[in-house]
Amino acid sequence: MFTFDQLAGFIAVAEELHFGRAAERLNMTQPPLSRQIQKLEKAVGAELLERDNRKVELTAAGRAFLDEARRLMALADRAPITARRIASGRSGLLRIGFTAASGFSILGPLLEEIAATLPDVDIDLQELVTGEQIDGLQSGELDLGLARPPFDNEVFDSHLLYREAMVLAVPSGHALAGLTRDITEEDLRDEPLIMHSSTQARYFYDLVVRMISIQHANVVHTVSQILTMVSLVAAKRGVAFVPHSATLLGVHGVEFLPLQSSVNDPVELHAIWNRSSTNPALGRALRSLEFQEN
Amino acid sequence: MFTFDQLAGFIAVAEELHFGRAAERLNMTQPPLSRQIQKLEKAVGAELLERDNRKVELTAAGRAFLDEARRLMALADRAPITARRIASGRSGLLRIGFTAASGFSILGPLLEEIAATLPDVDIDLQELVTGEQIDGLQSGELDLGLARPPFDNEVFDSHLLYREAMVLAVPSGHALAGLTRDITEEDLRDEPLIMHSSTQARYFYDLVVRMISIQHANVVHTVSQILTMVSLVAAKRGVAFVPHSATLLGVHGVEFLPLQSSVNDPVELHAIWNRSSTNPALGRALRSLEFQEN
DNA sequence: TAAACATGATGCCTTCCGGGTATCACTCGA
DNA sequence: TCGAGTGATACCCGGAAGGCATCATGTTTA
Repeated sequence: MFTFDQLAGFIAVAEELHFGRAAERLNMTQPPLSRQIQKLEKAVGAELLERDNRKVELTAAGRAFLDEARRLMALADRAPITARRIASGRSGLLRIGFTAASGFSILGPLLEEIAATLPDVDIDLQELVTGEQIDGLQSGELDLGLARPPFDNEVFDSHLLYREAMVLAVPSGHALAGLTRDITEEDLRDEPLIMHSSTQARYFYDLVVRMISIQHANVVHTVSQILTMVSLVAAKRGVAFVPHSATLLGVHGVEFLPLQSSVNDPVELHAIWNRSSTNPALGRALRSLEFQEN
Repeated sequence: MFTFDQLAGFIAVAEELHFGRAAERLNMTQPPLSRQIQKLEKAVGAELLERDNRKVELTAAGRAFLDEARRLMALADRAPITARRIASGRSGLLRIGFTAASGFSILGPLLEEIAATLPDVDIDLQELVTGEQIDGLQSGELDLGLARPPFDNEVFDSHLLYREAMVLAVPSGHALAGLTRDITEEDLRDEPLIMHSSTQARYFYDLVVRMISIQHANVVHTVSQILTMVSLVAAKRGVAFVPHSATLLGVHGVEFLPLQSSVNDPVELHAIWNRSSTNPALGRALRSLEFQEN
């Protein structure tokens, strides 16, 4: 078994890609750090870093292990805080996951409501994509998620927060921005397209594919975060389908155009939580937000 | 910061509610276990176990911390397994670039083979012209390309997938379609020609120029994608040289005629990959596809 | 083209942490 | 009141981890 020190060492080296600098950051010298990493690799049973005498690089396994290591460290950091809160009597802790897009819209008012009605409940926030939220809710690392379908209704209870339309994000001054009518499939025939990842952002991917028949040849980037998409649009890399709440982002150099779409407001955002959660703070919050009766 | 041993110790004591039995389970003696728990409580900053000289009980904070401790141990157990799977290439990510033409022919069977032998490898597909694939392979954004020569054999290793003939695409009902013999250079003297871009589709451009002396005055369009060519032919804009696999496209209003050509099946499609790739999933896939020996 | 430089690995020494044994302190039941 | 049971403490020892010096190797520079 490895140690937390080894994990911290690995994370530092993976971030610096340089043993000397990583060691400095950890307030130690380079040699023990080298040995720490060697031991970690032996404990893990896989090479995590590819190093020749000039540069350090992560292997595929290293990249995956880095994610796990960060999660472990984050969990280890938070665990004592939770325990201390409970020991001191401030037992209310609500760990909320939210998607980037929901951060611009519903998250603020929701937190305000919780703070107003349940002032003694501490809130821990994490920005996560839907899939990560579902993992977190299932494993008990999260209490409440602001996420998109689909999710297992056997395991999770949910409350529809809002529906919104998809819009087309285009660079300012783009030819399509001059149109006074809604954008049609026809208009996009030759537009370079920034598309959602079919794995990481499955919900949006399916939604767009259902809405419009995509010219896959036009797809110039595949990304998983709305903010990344909007940034790429601002950089004139192409156009992108984004939920209406992305207009609240305030990124310069982007305009949002309405789409001709058969379904009205097809993008859903739900609050979801694990039916088997035992966190009393969650129950109180759900009742206070009127997501759940009594 | 606490250690994994302390967590394991705490979990054992919390489950046994008895230091002696917990120590036995951990193959150690009771005194160091006591100290482990003390240190853990100090690191956490809260009392986790209530012990008088007769019995041991979990505190409220201890119950919460027990959840977190179990989660940490589970994550720590799983992380190396994930990493090893990726290192062995049994799971991971394979990013494949393919040209439009290869999408109609070899891509399907190839993906099927990978899916069958490496079910846990995720596949990311991007349709790209040869030049873009080469850039992607070089920069590490792609693992495998389905592309056409030429490419640098120092940097890339490759496997010839197939050779095929060039054929002439003409609009249905075109005068040449009545001929029962192969098309010759002579027949094309006065035909409007849809030609490959000499930069974007260099491979086809060179191939056609080598095969037939082009009347440049006849070139009505210069395009880089086979699909575009066939569409333009269907729109009666002219005739075009396309690889035989374009017949699989199923575009209406186009016929394909054999060419009298000195070279048999001159169009090559190769699988190419970066020799210095470290992605284990790539090696695994190459062996499974028999592009590379064990 | 050789010398200086950069960078990760190794060898060796020392310190300190963690585990073991022996024992203490306290409680409870006979 | 004494013995049994249980967790805590005292003390010792071995090994792990860190530091310093140095090596091996590849790159840059003069």
